[in-house]
Amino acid sequence: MQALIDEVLPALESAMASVGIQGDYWRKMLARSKEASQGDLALPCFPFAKQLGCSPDEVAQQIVDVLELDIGQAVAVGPYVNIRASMDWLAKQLSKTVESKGLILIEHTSANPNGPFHVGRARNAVLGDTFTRMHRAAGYDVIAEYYVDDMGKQVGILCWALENLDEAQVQALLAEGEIPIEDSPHSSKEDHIRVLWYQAANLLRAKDPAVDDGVTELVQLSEEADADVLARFEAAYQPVLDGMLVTLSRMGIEFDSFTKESTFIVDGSVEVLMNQLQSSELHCVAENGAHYLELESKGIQGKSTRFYYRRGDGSSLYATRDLAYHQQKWTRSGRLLNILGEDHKLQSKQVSIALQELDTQPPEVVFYAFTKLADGKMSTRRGNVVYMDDLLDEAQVRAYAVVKEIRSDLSQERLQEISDAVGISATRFNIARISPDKGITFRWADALSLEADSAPFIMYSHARACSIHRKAGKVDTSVGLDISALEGSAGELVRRMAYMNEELQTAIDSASPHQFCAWLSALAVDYNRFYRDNHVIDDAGIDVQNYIISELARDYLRRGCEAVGIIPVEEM
RNA sequence: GGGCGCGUCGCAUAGCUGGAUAGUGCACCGGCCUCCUAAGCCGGGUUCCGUGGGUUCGAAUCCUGCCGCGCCCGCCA
Repeated sequence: MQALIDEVLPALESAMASVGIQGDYWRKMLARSKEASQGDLALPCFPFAKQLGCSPDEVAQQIVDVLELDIGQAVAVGPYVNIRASMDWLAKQLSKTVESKGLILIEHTSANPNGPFHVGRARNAVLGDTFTRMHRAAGYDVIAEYYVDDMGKQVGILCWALENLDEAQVQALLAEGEIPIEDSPHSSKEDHIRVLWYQAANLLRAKDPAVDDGVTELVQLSEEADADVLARFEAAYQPVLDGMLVTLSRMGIEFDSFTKESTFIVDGSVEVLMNQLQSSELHCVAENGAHYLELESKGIQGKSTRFYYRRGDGSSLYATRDLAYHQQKWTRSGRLLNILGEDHKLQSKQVSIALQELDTQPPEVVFYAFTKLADGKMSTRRGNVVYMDDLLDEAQVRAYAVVKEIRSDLSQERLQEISDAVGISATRFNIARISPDKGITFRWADALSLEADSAPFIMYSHARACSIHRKAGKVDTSVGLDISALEGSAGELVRRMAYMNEELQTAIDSASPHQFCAWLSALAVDYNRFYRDNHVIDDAGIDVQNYIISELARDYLRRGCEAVGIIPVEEM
């Protein structure tokens, strides 16, 4: 909408001046209309009434009387000036190409490789990948990055378990701890196998202190960049990580690069940075020699004002390595975006302050609220989880039932292909369409919903457009679109499409992928209405004008789907 | 105890840089396939926008008290 505002403003300015309204405080009042029927932009005239000594309705009319727009028209409706862009102006927006906007590194997911990917983590992955896709659609180059925790306690426990427990012990411990061993098609995946060792070791820790001793020793060695231990860690977690990545790939989520936490111990950058921090004005040393930054002066309140970055024994902490990691990321991209759960808010703030002490710019961060089960928080350790592999299976089974019902004419193979796409798209969209700061309680029915306002609805609209495209065959479109003649639902469809790039950019800038999801749903609605009112193919042959619009919409629907991770199948 | 976030129809959700009758989906009721995919379209809503104050011409939106829910407050990751 900003492009339209920019175009309208000069004319409006002179109109306001000639009516007698001083200043430019009203500029920010010019905003998009709430309803399409009211036009594209609206200016409320209440505040001018007193100044001019007449009613808001009269002010609106006066402004409209002197306002000369060449990109649309203005009408006074009560106390509002409503401005509607002309079809010609909208058409110009459609023909604009996406400009290149530079590089951004988006780090997301980065889940500990200690077990299968579960739905609690899915929000990070779906949001991260949706941001990645939206940025790409808007003209950015994106590095999708996964930070691998390859040296913490969790990996240490996994490694210890695999080296010290045999299968019988694992089975016995899990039975005793009442952690169910799932029997699923994925039971033979390494992430699903190795998580049992991880869970068993966690149970054993509670009664055998030798476990923690062993783990602690491993973790300490890893922090000293012990090559042997790091290699053993990798041997333990890599098959798990690979399994997780298979799940993510199934959801259409791929990464361009992986960075291991141990990198920054091995290359010494953490040590360099810890020494640098000593010259910070915030630097303090605790009684036992631990180093921290005192953040009280930086607006951190309560008990958490100390940011420890070096232990009493001289070693670094996770957060310290995170600082080194951010410095490394800045060497790869001029913009950084992190997708983090709300539990990382404080830590992220502390890291940002510490980075500034190192003369390093903090990253942009998007936080999202947790996904929990109806009976509490998810935990891989306790086995209180719904694994993504199982959710996707279920989604695809349910989708298959629906698709088969409707399309009995399709081959088994085609049915499977479509229902897989529907299942995955619906699962993703059900996450992406919700505001990130709204908490989600996981319910099967919601997660698998195939109803309207969901991915299948949008996919269906796209499939309709594809069907028309197939049926129409080769069409001579050289006459072009006579856009000024458009009205009704065809005009509304064009209007919707014209704002795609702005909607995309706004969703990116305000970290609100759900807004773009809403735009996409609205586009699908508009296409369905266009479809109802305007036939492309009928007895008389093909209506070229309608065909061109349908083809435009097909392209916009496809691009929109790709930008939010919906698979735009061509029939369903 | 302190910090951050959330609370909108039976359920879910949008709107939150103040402005027009608070949108949308589900559920429920009715209508539309001799015509390009009916997973669609059209019609049907009395919501103290958690609650009490305040600011304003105007408050779901801003300020503030209270209530409820979530997250965080390790020399863990």
